[in-house]
Amino acid sequence: MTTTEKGQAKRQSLITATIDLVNNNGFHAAPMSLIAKRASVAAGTIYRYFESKQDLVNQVYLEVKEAFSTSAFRDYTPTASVEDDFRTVWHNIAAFKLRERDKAVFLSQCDNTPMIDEASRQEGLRHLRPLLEIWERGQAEGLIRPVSPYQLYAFSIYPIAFLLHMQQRDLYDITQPRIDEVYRMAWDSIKS
Amino acid sequence: MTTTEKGQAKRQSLITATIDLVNNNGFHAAPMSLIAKRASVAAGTIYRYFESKQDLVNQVYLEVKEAFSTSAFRDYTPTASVEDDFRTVWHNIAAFKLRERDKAVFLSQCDNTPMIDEASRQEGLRHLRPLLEIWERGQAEGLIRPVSPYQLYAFSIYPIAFLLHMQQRDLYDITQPRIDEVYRMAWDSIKS
DNA sequence: ACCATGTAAATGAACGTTCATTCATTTTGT
DNA sequence: ACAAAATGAATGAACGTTCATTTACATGGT
Repeated sequence: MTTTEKGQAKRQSLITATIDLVNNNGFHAAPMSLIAKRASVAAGTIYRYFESKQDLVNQVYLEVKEAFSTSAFRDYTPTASVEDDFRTVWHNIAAFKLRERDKAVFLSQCDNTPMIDEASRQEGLRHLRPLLEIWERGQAEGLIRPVSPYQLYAFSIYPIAFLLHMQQRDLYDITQPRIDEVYRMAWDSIKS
Repeated sequence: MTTTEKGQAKRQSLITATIDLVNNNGFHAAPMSLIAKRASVAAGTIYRYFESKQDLVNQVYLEVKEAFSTSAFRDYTPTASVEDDFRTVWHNIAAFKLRERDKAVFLSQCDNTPMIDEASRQEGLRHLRPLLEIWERGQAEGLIRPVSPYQLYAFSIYPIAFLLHMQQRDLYDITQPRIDEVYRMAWDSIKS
């Protein structure tokens, strides 16, 4: 194992530690000292990999967002059917949120705090492009309601975050048959 | 003006200041010293009205949540039509979120961070009872999908918070004709 | 194979700052 | 003249960050 590889391992370790701590107690309960301890490095070592806490958080955000959109559009190539395309991507997104719960929870924490600077947030949004294209196509064909993409997102994707949040608090459980049910609600809200 | 009334005015002033500061920069950028300054009182005075910062935030949360549910169910008495009842309550909720944007933004901040303790959160949930009853009635009549109330909430109410958030960031604008459009999406997602 | 030497990585105590909270004192209202 | 309310400087804890020092590793000469 080379020095560089060790460095990457340590970097990943710090990222994982940050996600864990932020998820369990929020940003204000994730001091650098604890992040360091959980990643089994000294406090000062963090600054060899990240310029500052702000930089650390931004990089974690971008890395997780990237993992998300990679999952969302895995194996996806546009077909003739807008509905099929949307179903594929929607299920990919849902599967990611269930499989990588930690990452999904972290992302939804980020969407509601000013901890992430606007630049990183814009960067993160860029990843959703293919989904917007599906919707545009659907609207051109008269299959999708002719409304703002923000409305389409609010009703077809955003609700998943709420259900995940309730699951996190043991108030609700997303079982497999329910997923199809949830999908139907998502589709019915955006179809024409 | 009695001493007590002055005290209440100061209390309200502190609550407003807390909402403003938390909304603009997040919880971590709302130190007691600034809250005091914005409310035009000395730092130590806060502790005549609130036991601690945690207590202050919890009380703000409960007060705002109360204002929310009072608005949501204002003038509401169950009629024969589940759909009418839901429409009334839904529009009340939407109107509150537009009219009292500060309070609504504060609530959605609270729902996604651990700055509110679980006890206050449970207390806040209790207020939604009447909405759950509308849904139960609708399900009994076969008008509403027979799914978990969390799913109904996720698709019919939660999306409003997302749109509000986008509006807050000047990415989307909720105009009056759009509200009806949004309502239709909400209803179509939960109706049988 | 061994060590000497140079460089990069890692350490953790120390620093300066900020914060919530306290309390001796002053101001206000009755 | 008394009590309640308000003040804001002082306090100590916690935080992000720095840096003098130590440790680990790679390289090249013997």
